[in-house]
This record gives sequence, structure tokens and C-alpha cells, in this order.
Amino acid sequence: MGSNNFYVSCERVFQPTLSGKPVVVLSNNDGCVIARSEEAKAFGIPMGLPAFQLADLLQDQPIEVYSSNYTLYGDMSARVMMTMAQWTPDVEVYSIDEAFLKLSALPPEGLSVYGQTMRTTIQQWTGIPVSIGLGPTKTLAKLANRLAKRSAEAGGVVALTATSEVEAALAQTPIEHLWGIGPGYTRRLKAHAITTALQLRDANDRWIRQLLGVVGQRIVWELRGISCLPLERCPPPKHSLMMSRSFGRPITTLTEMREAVATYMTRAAEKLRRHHVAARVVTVFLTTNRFRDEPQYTKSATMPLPVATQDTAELIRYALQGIAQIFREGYRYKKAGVMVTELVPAHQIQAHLFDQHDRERSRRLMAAIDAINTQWGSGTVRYAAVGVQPRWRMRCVRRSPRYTTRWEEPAVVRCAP
DNA sequence: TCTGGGGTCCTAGGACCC
DNA sequence: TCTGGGGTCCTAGGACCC
Repeated sequence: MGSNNFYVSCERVFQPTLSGKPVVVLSNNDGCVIARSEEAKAFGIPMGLPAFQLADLLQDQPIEVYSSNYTLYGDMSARVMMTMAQWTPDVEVYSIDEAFLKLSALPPEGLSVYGQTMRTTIQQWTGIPVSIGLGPTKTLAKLANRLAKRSAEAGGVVALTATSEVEAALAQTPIEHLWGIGPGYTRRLKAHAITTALQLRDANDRWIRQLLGVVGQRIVWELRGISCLPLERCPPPKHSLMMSRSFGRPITTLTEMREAVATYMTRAAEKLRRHHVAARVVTVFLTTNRFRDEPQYTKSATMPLPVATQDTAELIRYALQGIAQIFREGYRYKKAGVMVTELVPAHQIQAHLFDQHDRERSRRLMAAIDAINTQWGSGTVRYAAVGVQPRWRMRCVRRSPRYTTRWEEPAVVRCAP
């Protein structure tokens, strides 16, 4: 299952007048276009277009522009995923708008009809249009899904089951549209005159292994219908976790940089606790704006912690140490971030002998802070290091209301007289 | 004025060990 | 005239994904 322009669809569920109109959704910081309705694509708006170029491109076009509203999209995604879980417990949530389902119990002839039912139900229950691709491996299912999105007569569902259908689909698919084939692999393959998915499927094993490694080998086998990428029902525990943002305006002082890093570390620590993991290593980084013709500087600092932790105050201390090490005066910084790595399950934190921290007290304090912030809104209780009213905070001037997750921002239904 | 954020996996090469 | 062989671990960098 996959969705087309998922973010635009989410906006349209609560703003039905948007349907049929060109709509785009911008990335964090209102930086660039990350979702386009079909109408917007028809205007020639490319993915990743910087937002400030939209104005030039669309002088008089009536285009609807939205900042991204991840709270809303995340909640809508959960509804779609929950709907699918009723057909099979074997669901892998692959991304915010994609999932793999294992339907091995069904006879191949019945798959298309089944797919249609799923599609209609998801549309009715959540308002989100999706397309469904069926195939014997993940790679072929992804390809089927792509065809389902693009072909009008498919009705949103394509099953690649019969050998002849698979061959026809592979013959008409350029390699760069396959899942797992990016620009680098495309270049290597094209250098050897391999341009279609069918040619790739029929390539020699040892040769492919040499050219693209085991990763490429797996793709080839998947194209042959041999599954190499198993369904992962529960996501494996994370190894690392990152929190970074571009600034609404450049930062030039260490004071502001410290606030930004403390803010990001606070969010990262919240994520750690939500995932029940603790970090053994903290990395901070900062960077200037690579698009500007001015002095550039990018640097990171990595700090190992004596004991794995999920305590916000402790993590902020290390992050600030790191940023002090790498901050240099005289640059206009565009972005900074924190990364926590070597994550371990929170219940198996190995304290060492001379650990001066009262870990139990810290755990209770963090639980209390999280509870307050969940109930009263993020940032109700926070550390002084994050500052007040930062001038660098990111822009999002066109965000829609968080209809489904905030009592103060509900959807309003107007009835025609 | 202005160009996103967050991940995973694999490989090659170096250090080090016996 | 001649310099072992094999193993593990770590890191950096590159590839990919959405």
C-alpha cells in the first residue's frame, strides 16, 4: 500500500475545497516543496523546488501553499495503518505513507479484488486515497504500486502475479524507477548498457555482485520473484536518533547557538524516553549555508558519556560542552543538530562504580516533566538553557490546524442552508 | 530574505592480535 | 636471496530509502 501526495491528501480531508486545485506542502522551515497535488505537478512544479522560487514560477496561478503539519500527517497515517491491520496482522509500516502486507493465504486470482476492497475501505474510513500493488516480493510489490499510481485504467490496484505480466512490467520500467536503485547504481548500470528492469533481472549473478555488491544482488533476486527482504512486523530497535533544524534566520553568537542546541537536545531526550532507550554517545554539529557565497564552516564534536542516559539536563551539559568546542566566531550559521548514538535499552543501563548520579531520582523527574508537557503542551516545563522566545526558530507561516490532535484546533463542518 | 530532516546498511581499509 | 596467515574490530564514506 502506498499513497500519492499523502500530505496533500491529509490537507484535503479537512479542507475539501482544495480538491481539484493545485496544492503544495513545504518542508520544515518552509524551505522547499515536498508534496505536490497532481494539478501542481501539471504546472511543472518539481519536487524539492525552493519555496522562494514558487512565486516566480506561478505569477498568477492560484496555488495553495501549506507549511508541513507533521502532527496531523502522523495521526492520519496511524489511522490508515490501523485500518489495514484488520486484514492481516502481518503489516510492516514502512514509512509515513507506505506499508507492506503479507497476504500469502490468498489465492493469486483473488488478489486484485481483495486489493480493491482494501482501497475502498481505507478511502471511506480515513478519507485518504491509496494505491495498492501486489507481488511475490517487496521489490515487485513496490513496482506494482508504482504502476497502480500511474495507470488510470488500473483503478488504483495492480497485481503482478502471472509471469507474463511481470515480464511486461519489467520491460517497460527503467532501472532508475526500481526500489533500491538510486543515481549511483543507475550510472554504473547504464555504463554497461543496462537500462530496463528486465535486463537487470536477467543479468549475470557474479557480474552484478561485483558491480553492485550484495545489495544489488538482492534486488535482482527479488525481481526474479525470490524474496530476500523479509517482512518486518516490529521495527528493530533504533541505533541512533537525530534532531536537527535549519534556523529561521542565521545564528552568529554562541549564546544563541547554545539555546538552539539545548532545545534540540531536549527534543532528542524526549524521543529517547519515548523509545525507552538511553544514549552512550552525544554528537553535536553546526554548519553554515552552503548555498550562500560566504565563508563556510561545518564541524561536529562527539562526546562519549560515562554512563548511558536519557536525562535531559545531563545530555544538555554534554551537548553544550561539544558546541563550545566547535563554535567559531565570524560565521553565519544556518543549521545545527544533535545526534545520540550507541543506544541501549533503558532498563539495562550499566552504572559504574563511581557514578555520582542519583539515577532513580532523575528517572522520576523526567517522568514528571514528560507528563506535564504531554498534558499542557510541549515546553510547559523546560530547562533555562533553551532560552525564551528565540529569534532563530524555524518558520512555518502556513501551517494548517492540528485538527485531530488538539482540542483547540478542531475541524469545523459547515452545513449548506 | 530564501534551498528539509531522519534514518539504515554495506564495504574497504587500517589497527591490532595471535 | 629474502619478508606468514588469518581473524576481529573500528571507522569513514558511500549507497540507498522516504
